[in-house]
Amino acid sequence: MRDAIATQERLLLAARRRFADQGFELTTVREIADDAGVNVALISRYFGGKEDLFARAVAIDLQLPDLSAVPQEQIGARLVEHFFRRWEGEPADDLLRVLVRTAATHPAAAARVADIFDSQVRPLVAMLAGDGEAAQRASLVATQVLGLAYCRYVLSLKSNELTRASTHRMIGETIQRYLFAPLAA
Amino acid sequence: MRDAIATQERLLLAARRRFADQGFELTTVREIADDAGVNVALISRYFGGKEDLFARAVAIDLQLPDLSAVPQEQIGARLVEHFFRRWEGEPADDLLRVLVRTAATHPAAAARVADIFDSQVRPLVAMLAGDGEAAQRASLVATQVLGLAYCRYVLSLKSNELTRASTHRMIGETIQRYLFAPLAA
DNA sequence: CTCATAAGTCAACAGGGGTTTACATGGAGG
DNA sequence: CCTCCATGTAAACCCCTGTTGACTTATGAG
Repeated sequence: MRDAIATQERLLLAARRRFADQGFELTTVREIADDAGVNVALISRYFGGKEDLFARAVAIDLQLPDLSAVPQEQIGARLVEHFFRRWEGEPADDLLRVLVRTAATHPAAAARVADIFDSQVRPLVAMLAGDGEAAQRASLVATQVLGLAYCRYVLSLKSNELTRASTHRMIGETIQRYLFAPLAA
Repeated sequence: MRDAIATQERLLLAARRRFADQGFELTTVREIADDAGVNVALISRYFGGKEDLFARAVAIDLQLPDLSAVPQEQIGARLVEHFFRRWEGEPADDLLRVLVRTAATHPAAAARVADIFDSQVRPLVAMLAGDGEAAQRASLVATQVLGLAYCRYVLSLKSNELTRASTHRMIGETIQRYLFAPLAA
């Protein structure tokens, strides 16, 4: 019954959900504790405080797929597919939504996004498209992928719900261009 | 010296700056009042409260350019150019930044973005590309433009600062595709 | 069974936030 | 010059939030 580790995990889960839905500032530690079914004071006890709980909640790995066996001309489509699965997977995965939403106002989350970009996205792009232009190509990819996430999962602009297949295709082609098309000034 | 209208405008200006930099929740009415050089109580007196001041601060017009005389093949580039000017204009125009940042957590701002999308972006796209697929094409454009804004002006990911010319070009081509390329499922 | 300790609870505190109320002040019309 | 009202000020109010410290309860080892 009394399991400290399980309690911490319930708190982390509830925290991610709340932060993903409401952002950092609007979420109160009492809400999180109630969702988790535990006492508020345990947040301070186990994590140090709200900030520390948040830091733990956004320590996220993109889990980028292995693309070594994918033909080059399919990579864009494959990446988009991967992200849609990540965003809409069952059970609903708040891991990325919490980042995109909170990064808008919380410096730690913004720093985490920049960090993920540097340590996960850019190396992958460098491997795919060569070192020289990797940073810029990765930036372009980031604008499109984060923009998609922002519109769909933060703002909930549902205007294109019906035609996800062609959204897939159009955005996959964009990623493909950002990765491999010439960048001529 | 005592000019109620001028005071309200100073408050609105200060509010937009603060909201654009910090978002809604982290901004205090005392900060805004101090920036404007007026007393805090005047915010409640003139606007009703912080929420109402915010609503006034985000009542924004995109001022989309007239594209009737622009050759079709240049429209994407022209739109990107327009947005860069809007974002980086002198004096710094917080009008759009405040929306993209605050929409992440504040329902009123998110609603305003959706409203701008419906009343300004979609009609323009419909005019350019025909009514049938306007909604979906406009959504695609929104993901790319908002993503660019989010990365550059909210997160301040500066990785591509050096090569703005080709960023312009690459993203312009994307917009062009989203507007005119076939959407085949 | 006992009891030491980890796990969890409770209530209070301190700070900051938006808002309101009562008061002061300046400037135009009589 | 005086008066009245819009403009601006100062201080208090009240609620909410994160945090803390003292207290209680369960659990497992001896």
